[in-house]
Amino acid sequence: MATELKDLTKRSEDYSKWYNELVVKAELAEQADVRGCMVIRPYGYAIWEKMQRVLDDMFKETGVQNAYFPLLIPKSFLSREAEHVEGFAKECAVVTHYRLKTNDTHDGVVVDPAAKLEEELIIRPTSETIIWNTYKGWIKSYRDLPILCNQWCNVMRWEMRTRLFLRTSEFLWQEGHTAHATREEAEERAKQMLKVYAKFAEEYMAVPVIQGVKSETERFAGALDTYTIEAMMQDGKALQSGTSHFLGQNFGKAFDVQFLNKDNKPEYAWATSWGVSTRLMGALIMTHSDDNGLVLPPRLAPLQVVIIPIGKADQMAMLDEKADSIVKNLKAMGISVKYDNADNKRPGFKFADYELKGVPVRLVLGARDLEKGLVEVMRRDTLEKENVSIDGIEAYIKQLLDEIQQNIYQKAIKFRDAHIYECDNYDEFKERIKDGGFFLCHWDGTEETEAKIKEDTQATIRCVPFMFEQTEGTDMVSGKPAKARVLIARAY
RNA sequence: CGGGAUGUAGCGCAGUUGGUAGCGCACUACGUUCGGGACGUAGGGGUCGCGUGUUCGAGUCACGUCAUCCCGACCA
Repeated sequence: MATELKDLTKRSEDYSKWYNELVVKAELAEQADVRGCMVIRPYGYAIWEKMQRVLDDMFKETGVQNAYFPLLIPKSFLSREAEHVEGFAKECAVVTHYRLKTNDTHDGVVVDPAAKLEEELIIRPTSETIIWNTYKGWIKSYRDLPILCNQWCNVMRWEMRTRLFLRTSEFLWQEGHTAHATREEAEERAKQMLKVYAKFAEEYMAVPVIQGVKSETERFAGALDTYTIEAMMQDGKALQSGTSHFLGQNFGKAFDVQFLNKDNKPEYAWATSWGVSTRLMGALIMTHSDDNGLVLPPRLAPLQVVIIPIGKADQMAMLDEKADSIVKNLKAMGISVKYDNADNKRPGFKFADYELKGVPVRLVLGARDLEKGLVEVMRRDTLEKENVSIDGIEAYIKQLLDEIQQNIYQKAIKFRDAHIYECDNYDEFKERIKDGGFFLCHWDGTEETEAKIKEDTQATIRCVPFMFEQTEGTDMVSGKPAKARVLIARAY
């Protein structure tokens, strides 16, 4: 599959278009023919698989186990929890029939009216309801708790506007659902999982995030508290990258999940849910990439090193041999590497292609340099080239990969911190928010203020952040006293 | 669901007053190339989104319809 490499729209010109082209041209994903759905191509899926593997291990370290629950949810389940149905009703795909039949003219099929379901089924937009319906049968005593389940699956939300990875009708994610005997334990779990997400984002994706708690209006439907990690994209907009919800006893009550506590008294189970999705791929792409294409963090790059030979036909055998030994050594160190000696593409094409795909390190094995015992090493993050002695090149690469991981993380932090502003004047805020960035502003805690900001500027309160020291002040909109500064930004 | 735009080869597009379906990239074969996106020659590939109408004749005109994209409302 050859790639159309040329003419990647520049970031500065049209950020949205740049992003879309990047996703398609780097062969990560493409728009499916089915409305609002996405085809994830092998290269993109390989990144997702790596993410899955790492996250799965992190979950298991906290005692979580994987399980699987049904795709189809009876319609009535959804309405058990009042806020939950309110939040999701508008974007559900509904199964109404279970059979097709050939049409009268025998040249197509139609829905068989006789096969109408008595109760419609919903394609899961999230699984709280079906899981809590199942938990009811699992939980009788405090000794059955906690239950710590996670499932990797797809969900469907019939969004009106979609965008590759960031918002597709169908998306892949993990959703954790835990049940606890006490409020404290559940709250602790919700916070714990947020920390897992933050750690993953920062240490693996190299995406710095701001942890915080959502305002009431931005909360998950049915939650008492929603914790979030918010990342800043290169256009200054925020991307909600993961959420963890403390659900209180809402689902316990809705699905009548009661247990006998230590005092032999019946009590409703306490719940959390938490999830991250293929949206993380969007965060990864938008945080690091440049006008040459993707920049992938070495810890998640499917291919960490590519080796490209340059030489005359009669030198290729010698280069192949040299490359073989480097490949073997790198693989033994757990580094993924590809030797691309395809003779139908010229080196220049390969350079551009692997840059577009974000391979962190490129080695150029040139016959000329090799005579001097040198090999050219290019790092994708800075595009800097260096001639390095071929002896001990493997150790050099290993260290370089770590350095790249650190460098792109530091670069992202620097960018973000340079675009976080404290602001106390609403007129000034309205003007400056147009250029993007995160604003820390005092908020009086009312929905009215929140709504006014959104109406005036399209910006929303992303969260009450944990990481900044809080000071009392005056709400910039209402002039009323405010307890803390909140994070306000335009978001995806 | 409002406002705007677009549907012609895998992708990006041109197609004049209605008159043989085109270009670039990609693809296939052969040759020459190969240190930053190669070139030559020869090929393959189309119900012009769909339907109805006007006409001797429609990619082009009219009406209808479907789909997609962008901007809003909705959202991880």
